[in-house]
Amino acid sequence: MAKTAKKGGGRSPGTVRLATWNINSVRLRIESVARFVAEQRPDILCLQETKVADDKFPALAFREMGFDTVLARGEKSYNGVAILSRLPLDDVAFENWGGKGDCRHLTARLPNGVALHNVYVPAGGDIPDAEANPKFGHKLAFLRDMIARFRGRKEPAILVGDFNIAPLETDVWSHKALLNVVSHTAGEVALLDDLMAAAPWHDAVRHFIPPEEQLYTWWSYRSPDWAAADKGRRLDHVWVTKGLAASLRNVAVARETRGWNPASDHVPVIVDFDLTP
DNA sequence: ATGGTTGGGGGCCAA
Repeated sequence: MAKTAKKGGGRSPGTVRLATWNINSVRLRIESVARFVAEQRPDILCLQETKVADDKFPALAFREMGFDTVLARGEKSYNGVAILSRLPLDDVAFENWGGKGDCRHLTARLPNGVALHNVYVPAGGDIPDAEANPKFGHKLAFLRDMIARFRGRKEPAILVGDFNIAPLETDVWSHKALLNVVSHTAGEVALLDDLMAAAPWHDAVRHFIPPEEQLYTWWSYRSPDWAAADKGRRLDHVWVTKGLAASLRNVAVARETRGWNPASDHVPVIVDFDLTP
């Protein structure tokens, strides 16, 4: 199955293209977003780490890109999520998973009734111990709240975002080297497995790209040559409830954006759906 | 085992 998205056109009618991207400051990278939108023509774009309060969100720039629906939930300096859509959305809301009141979740409903959840899971700091490191505790609490929220829910839904966890051995450059590194510890992966079983969810990306194949969506800024070293992790995900798996048409990871200037350390994940009834 | 870089915002903190 294709790993590169067909640019712009080339999609059959009824196909909806959804992209998710941790942009690491939407204001700094607004030109990169515009370039990505021009090249890939997503119908819905979910952003994380926008790092901007809502009254300073660059809504006009997104309207000029063709997104009539601009939904943002941000705060000064940190976190922040946004949904940009060419389709009308309703039932806009957010939830306070983890209980800190940080801006890490935004949800809205697509015209066909499917719920879309955009989430930015806490990174969790450096030490994988909830006692020694409150940021790791917050990450675990956030995940537990997500699990409780989705357990037993029947409604069709799409969950996207920066989960800050790379669950599979092939989702990291070295499983052995990262076993005690936050994002790939057994405890975090177990919680992500619980979350996946809760709805239950289905991994739209591994639906097309075999789990045996290495796949990353993030490369650290701290590598002098990210492309040559290729020490990446798959932290960004698109999940769908099981009933929507049959509507999946294609996925792509826009790895080339990691080389743009200035680059986010994350790259977009793109999923095409056939959402005709 | 450590340090490496980026972003926001004006201090270091977060990633």
